[in-house]
Amino acid sequence: MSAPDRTIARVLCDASGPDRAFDYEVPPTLVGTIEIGTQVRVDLNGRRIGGWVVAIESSRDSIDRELLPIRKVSGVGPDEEVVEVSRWAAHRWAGRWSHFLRAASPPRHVTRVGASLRTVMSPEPRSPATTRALVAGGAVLRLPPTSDVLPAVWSCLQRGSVLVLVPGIDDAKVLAARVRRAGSSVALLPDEWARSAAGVDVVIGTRTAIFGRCTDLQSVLIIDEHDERYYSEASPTWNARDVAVERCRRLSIPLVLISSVPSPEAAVDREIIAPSRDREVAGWPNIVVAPLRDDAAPAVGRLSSEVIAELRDQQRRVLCIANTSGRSALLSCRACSELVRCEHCDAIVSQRSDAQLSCRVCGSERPAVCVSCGSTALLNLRPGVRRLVEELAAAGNREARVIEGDEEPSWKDGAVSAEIIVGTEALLHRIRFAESVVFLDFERELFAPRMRAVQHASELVARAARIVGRVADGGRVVLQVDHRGHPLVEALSRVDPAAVTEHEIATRKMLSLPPFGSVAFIEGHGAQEFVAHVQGDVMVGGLGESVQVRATSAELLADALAHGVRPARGRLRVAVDP
DNA sequence: CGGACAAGCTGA
DNA sequence: CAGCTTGTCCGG
Repeated sequence: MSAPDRTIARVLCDASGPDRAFDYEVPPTLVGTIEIGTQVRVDLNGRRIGGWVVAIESSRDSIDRELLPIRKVSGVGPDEEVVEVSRWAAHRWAGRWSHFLRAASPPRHVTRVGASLRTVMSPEPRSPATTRALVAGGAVLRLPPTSDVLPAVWSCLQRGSVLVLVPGIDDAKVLAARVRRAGSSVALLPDEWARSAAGVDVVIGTRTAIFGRCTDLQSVLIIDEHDERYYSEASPTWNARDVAVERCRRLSIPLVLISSVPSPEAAVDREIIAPSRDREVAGWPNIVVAPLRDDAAPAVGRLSSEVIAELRDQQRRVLCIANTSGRSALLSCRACSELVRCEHCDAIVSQRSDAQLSCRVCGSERPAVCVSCGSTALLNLRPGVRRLVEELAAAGNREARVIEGDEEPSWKDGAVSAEIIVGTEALLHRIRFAESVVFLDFERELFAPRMRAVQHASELVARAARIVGRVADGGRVVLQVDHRGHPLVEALSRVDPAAVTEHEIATRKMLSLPPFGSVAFIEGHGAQEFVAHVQGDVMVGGLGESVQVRATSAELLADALAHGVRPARGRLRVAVDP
């Protein structure tokens, strides 16, 4: 004789609970509605919390142990495939499983998944290179920045449902509208999560969409694979490319990566399909190197002759990118306009972090508060940019404007002569068209103290290329540098993205950085305590509240970090391959 | 994560 | 030793 069947669900608590799974009894009324990934509410330790079903088992022994019942089904969640990918991601980046399950869940509860919306149509024209990449089981497509990506989408669609990632939400909306207009069914994530789960031709979204639930997925396409926006900097750090690689591996479906300048992560151990030399060059603008200190003709001031020529061409709208990253050297109080100076030595202080002012002369630090009126609203004067605008206007003999902060950038309509606009690199996201983009200090981009500086610099050039258009249409990007001869600058100027990638691969290899190694930055109060428990084939460095752990692969690093012990309270930030 | 409880500190 | 803070453990 057998005891009545009962169903037990293992439930992972959401972020308001511990990152652990507990067993619950599935009430008979809910047996049909609960599957892996279902979002439920349960009682834990006297309070009701949300969670995801991560495992289900049927058991015949009813006397085993007394379990609390699942109280409520709140909605449909990720399917088993995505649940497992999120578990993998939590291990890979030493984060909470619930963090990634939340990313994989709909923004609002979904009660049911409808019928598939797939069509059989795959519009023309298609991309032969993409088809080749799909047949090969995945590849990198090196396409110049002005290329249209829609043919690649149609090629993928021939295989079946495709998940397309783009860097920005605006890109996603534009692409979704174009795909929809062509007659294919689309789900734009995260808002159309339920459509995506039901099954559509094309699922489109930004990095988080890689955790989207897709029915019968047949390929993943990542547009502008090199873009930094695929990296999530918030802890836990993660990036959509690595998740896509893992997801495609598990599903045995091809991953197609499109980039004008492929990243080392994409290029290493992967076939690169590139257009002919002529077609590639034609798809870029003219890229001009403008050295300030050329041996032949030492430049005066901060503008090279090439830049001055660009500014003087009254037919061209010129977008000048000034590198003002880092904090201002000069601050004033927004309330009383007093310059912010050091209390001890009267020197001008700079802002090291949001809350602290530091004096470079005497080394003293104090909170970011105006001494004369107590206001905390400090204004960046950036005298460099102010003076720079005047210089650019004078050199170009026409109006120049700075666009900062959240000001909506636009060229003045009906101006007699097109303007010069000056701003930070953020403008490259917000200005759509110009005839020229000038990087006033391109070396500062290349040598920036960040892990992917070169990647970032070439990404900026590619973005500028999209603004100015092809060389045949007169598009021009000017890279002003101190000295000629940097291999990356030269490679970009002769439109040789392969050389940029190769150079970056060599650097990463030398430094054992991804994809040739993996590094975790552990910061905060319990950093030492955390790494004391780390075990495995890793190297630990650093002291105090800032420690690095390195390994020869992401897997080894993740396995080692899994032994780390987090403090019960207090802040500990673990950033893996940020 | 947050509640329960134990151990430690302080002042009368 | 009451009254409080701080730390550790644990939940199904």
